[in-house]
Amino acid sequence: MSLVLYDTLRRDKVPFDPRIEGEASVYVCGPTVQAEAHVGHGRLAVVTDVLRRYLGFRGYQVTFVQNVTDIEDKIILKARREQVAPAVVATRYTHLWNRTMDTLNVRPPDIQPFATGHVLEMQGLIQELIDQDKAYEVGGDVFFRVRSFPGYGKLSRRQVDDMQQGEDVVDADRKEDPLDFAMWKSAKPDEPSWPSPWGDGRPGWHIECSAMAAKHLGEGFDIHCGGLDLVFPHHENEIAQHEAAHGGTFARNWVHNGMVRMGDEKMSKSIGNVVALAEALERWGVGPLRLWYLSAQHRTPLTFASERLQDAVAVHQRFVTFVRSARAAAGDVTPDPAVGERHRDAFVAAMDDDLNAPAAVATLHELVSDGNDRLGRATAGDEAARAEVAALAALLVEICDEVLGLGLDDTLAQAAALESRLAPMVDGVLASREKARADRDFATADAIRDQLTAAGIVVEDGPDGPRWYTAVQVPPALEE
RNA sequence: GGCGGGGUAGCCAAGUGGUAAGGCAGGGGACUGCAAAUCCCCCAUUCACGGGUUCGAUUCCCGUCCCCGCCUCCA
Repeated sequence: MSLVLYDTLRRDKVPFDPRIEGEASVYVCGPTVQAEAHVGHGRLAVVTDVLRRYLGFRGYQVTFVQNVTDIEDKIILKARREQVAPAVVATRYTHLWNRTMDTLNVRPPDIQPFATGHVLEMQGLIQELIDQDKAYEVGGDVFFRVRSFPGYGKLSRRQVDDMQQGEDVVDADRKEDPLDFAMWKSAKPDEPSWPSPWGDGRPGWHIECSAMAAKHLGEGFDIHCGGLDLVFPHHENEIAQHEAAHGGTFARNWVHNGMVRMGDEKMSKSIGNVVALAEALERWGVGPLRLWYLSAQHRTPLTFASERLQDAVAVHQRFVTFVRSARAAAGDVTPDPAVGERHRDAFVAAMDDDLNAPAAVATLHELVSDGNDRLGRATAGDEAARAEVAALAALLVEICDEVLGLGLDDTLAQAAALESRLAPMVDGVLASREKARADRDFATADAIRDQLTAAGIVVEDGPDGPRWYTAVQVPPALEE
């Protein structure tokens, strides 16, 4: 049994076969820091974060690189509008991105290379291509000669001759061929630029990933991730630049995630239908949001709708509730891990199959059902059941937090902290309610419970008296 | 037009050449003073449609319809 990943280049699921046994090198196309992250970006982040966490869970030593595109047309434009330096804009949104990723519980990359910090590496690669006659300079711009690379189109399965040679080709007058693309753009007035053998200018977008991935992970690294919308031309061009210059294989596996949709349109800044990731996080919380991301296989489209997020809230609730109840029932008993084995195996089998997250989460539901089934006996004091329930809760938390990044433990810890502060008050109120109940004054008892519920405190009456805890906040529906 | 992905219950969503995981919603029951939480039971003879291959297809092949993505910036 081993991990299998769908590889866009081969159009097939293939066993993960790392360049170096026991290690995994992953490169992800990062943000262009010119605006806030939206929910679509969050999907890439969560999918790649789960990939990375799962590789670690499976014992691989992972090196995870995600770049930041900090020089680009839109950044320059925005800076001009705000009358600040482009670097101001880039820095601001880089910080914002990192902060939002942190809130999303996405582990920071091992290396976060910036395009502007790798201009020399890019120039080196461009020069190699020029030297090999695979690129050419025209008036300070350098273009990649697409037809010089026989493999061009292999990732996106396009025939060079079939490609739409549209009327709106940028720089058509200077290119030898409309398909050629810019690797170096000559400086325009009031734009940041770097000196180069071809005159002052700045790098094109595609060249940065070729240069940075090779620099930090080396040739033939294991996995390159990105949104499905980057397959062409971005990733195709990355391959072309690297492989035309050096031969060999640029990346061994291409993992692409599907788009987030609003209704039946792609969520995209240019369409203008984006929801800010930070806003979604605030509204639904990390756990539910990540569960929503994981509710569809990573290559298929995922529709953003508040009802779907509500479903995820319910799932999150169920997991948290089980852990809370299990811990209460188990106390400090020594867990009996044997009960968890089949659930762990089922989870691993689902994830091994191209990170089948929906199937994997389904195994967790089965784990929780199994646990809840034993909960009654555990609560009644059955030693074996307590040990089993303890183990199942521990396994659930391990999987949810380490692999899926849901932060169940954090959620419970935060609740516990709040609960300990509220305890004196709530316990007092509950004591008077118990007195009312003992007097069979249920009207009073229910009124008290209703008030506590309204205050966000859940009261559950059990055979050993009432139990209470703070409710996980139920978010308001998204006004459409 | 080219390339790619997809159409599975009210909704979301896995999946397999041998007769459909899981979740949400819904219905019934147990527990409870009533709730909540939990448990049990029910909820697709059917997988867009029409053909074909097969002992057998939702799963393979062909055709049709519909949806989405990329082909320009885009996670």
